[in-house]
Amino acid sequence: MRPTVHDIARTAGVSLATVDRVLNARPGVREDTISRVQVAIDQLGYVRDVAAANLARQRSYSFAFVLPAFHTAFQQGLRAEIDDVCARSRIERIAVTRIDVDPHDPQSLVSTLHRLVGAGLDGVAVMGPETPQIRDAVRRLRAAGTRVVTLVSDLEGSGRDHFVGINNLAAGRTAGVLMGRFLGGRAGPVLVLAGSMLARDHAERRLGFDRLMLADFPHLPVLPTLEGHDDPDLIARLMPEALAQRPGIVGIYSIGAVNRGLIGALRSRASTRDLVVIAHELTPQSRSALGDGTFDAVITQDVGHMVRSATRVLRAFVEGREINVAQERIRIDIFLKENLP
Amino acid sequence: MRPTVHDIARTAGVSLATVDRVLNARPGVREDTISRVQVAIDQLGYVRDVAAANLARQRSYSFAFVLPAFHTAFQQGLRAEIDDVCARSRIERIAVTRIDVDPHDPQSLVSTLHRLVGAGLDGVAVMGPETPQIRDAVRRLRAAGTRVVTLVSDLEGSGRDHFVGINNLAAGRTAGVLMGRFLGGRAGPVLVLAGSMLARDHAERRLGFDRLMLADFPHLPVLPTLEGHDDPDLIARLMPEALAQRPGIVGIYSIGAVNRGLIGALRSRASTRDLVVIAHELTPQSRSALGDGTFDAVITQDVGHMVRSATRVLRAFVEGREINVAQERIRIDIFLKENLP
DNA sequence: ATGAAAGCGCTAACAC
DNA sequence: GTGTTAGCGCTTTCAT
Repeated sequence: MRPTVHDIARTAGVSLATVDRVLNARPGVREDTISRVQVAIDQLGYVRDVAAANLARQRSYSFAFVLPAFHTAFQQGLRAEIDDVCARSRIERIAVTRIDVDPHDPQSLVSTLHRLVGAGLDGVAVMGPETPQIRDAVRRLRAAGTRVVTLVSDLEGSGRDHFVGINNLAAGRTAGVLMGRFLGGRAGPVLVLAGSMLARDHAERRLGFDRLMLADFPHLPVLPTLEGHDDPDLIARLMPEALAQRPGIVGIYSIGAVNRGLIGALRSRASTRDLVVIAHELTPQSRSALGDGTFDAVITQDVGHMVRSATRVLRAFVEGREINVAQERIRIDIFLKENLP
Repeated sequence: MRPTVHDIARTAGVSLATVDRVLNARPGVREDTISRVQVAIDQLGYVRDVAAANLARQRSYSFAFVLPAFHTAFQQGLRAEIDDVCARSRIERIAVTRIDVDPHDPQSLVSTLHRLVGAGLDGVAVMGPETPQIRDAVRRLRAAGTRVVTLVSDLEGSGRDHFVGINNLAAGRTAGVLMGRFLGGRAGPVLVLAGSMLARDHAERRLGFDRLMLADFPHLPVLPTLEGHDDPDLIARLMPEALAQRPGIVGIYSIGAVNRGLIGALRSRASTRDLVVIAHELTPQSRSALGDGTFDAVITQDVGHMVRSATRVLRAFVEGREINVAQERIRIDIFLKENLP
């Protein structure tokens, strides 16, 4: 039988309340009493029953996910996973909510975060561009005692407790090495496409990609980025244009958020097979593009894992527990048609 | 505030005991009382607090992981993760234990499973070769009311509740496509290396690899498998021999369990760079081989994820809950030097 | 067939 | 400083 607080109280010759004070490091206990209790704890090999503790505590945590409501497939997937956690969290005595902000108005995120200060939230997961205003808003939230994790894109200098996402520099390098190796010995320029939504993560991917290509595949010069500004139609127009202008293009790297337009443009071409295409984020669209050979590889981060991880991490921080680093590490997933989940 | 059993009792005009009887489908309640309680439950949107229930029930689940004690790095990693879960599980009112069996005596696993029948275990995660004896032992365990999940390698026809692992046919195909594409246009035979420990998963990988190579890369004939029989030294001797015999070899596919010997042999060669090497399982050894270019890619399954998933799934089955399919799906991870976690 | 009451392991007022 | 006591939400005797 596992030892309980009663056992400790008995062996230490104190009351339940004192045991509780020692266990929770609450003040108002004499030094030698503390050590007496501590001895009993160690001797009996006591481990607290978290379920019972939470039950008695009547504590229910409240967390919020704050993120821009972009209409990309990636964001939709993210929102779906958040909603899933919201639903499941009800039975775990934690209340998770999703707060969407205007994606085209950075001020919207800032004012939302300001509103959240002192709103009694235990934790917030935030995703947003790296502006000084947002950074400061996170600082304030954090200073008010709310634990904060950043999602997908980190906010340096914001004092956030944890970042849930991938190393985008490494993700860009991964795209680069796949591009180079899949092209075999072929030479020619590589086209880079991007949305523009999240400055930091996209910029880092681009940087990682460029550096690796320059160092390892100098015969594959990387062209300046074509910006899609979250507009699938724009990319669908720009891409064929760019391809026509530079007929030697051998590969396309899509940094993110413009897959729909890209896929449309690629499929309407006569021959796709001669172009190596590497894209980001696994969505219904990119999955189908992998399936029919329009894409050669997709680099992605598991949104379900990220959302669950963010919730677990927030909870661990609130409860003052250690996190399981290995479990919370978000992998840079590579998907080919063959290993699609 | 979430509704509790008290709320149901009040709205249905019955006592706590009756509510409990209805909730747990216990006999001794009149039909119309049942429906009255049911109405209250639905109306209030009641969801039972499993933690409180388990506390009152004094119930603690006991699970066991049963697996052969091979000395490979993969198995060591698996054991380490199981021990980690064992340690953490103590505070979650579930007792997880690890039972090692003799890897070279299939009978050892069988007799262990037989011993476990009626031992009061709630769930067992088992990893082992696909023999009729083991299949039947699992059947008996399952028939005795113990929930069973298979780990890494499935046992078809055993009636297990769930399989925690990857589709090894797809894993082999993934290895094949990486091999073919990384080799660019180069032609020549490909060497296949394997241990022999787990018939089923290794055989499936081999099959997937062969089929894909034959269909998509006919200029890369696949040589018969070189069996290492879990002996690194044997592979270290056999491999250079095979390479000398067929000087045109352009790639090596290591199906599993022989990485140590393979790495040793490769590193002692004059030039490694002209050979594309794809291996399985991320271990300290294979990680370092990726780092220095000895390996080009490693295909793996996250052992930490698998062990945690097995525990979650067993628990869900015991509690009669649904599992989150997406969360429990084990991915076929591809790691290059660039996206190493 | 139904209900009253005690208690699971822990916490938190409040009393001394 | 320390102890008493009444719960948290649910289960489980034991009466009725």
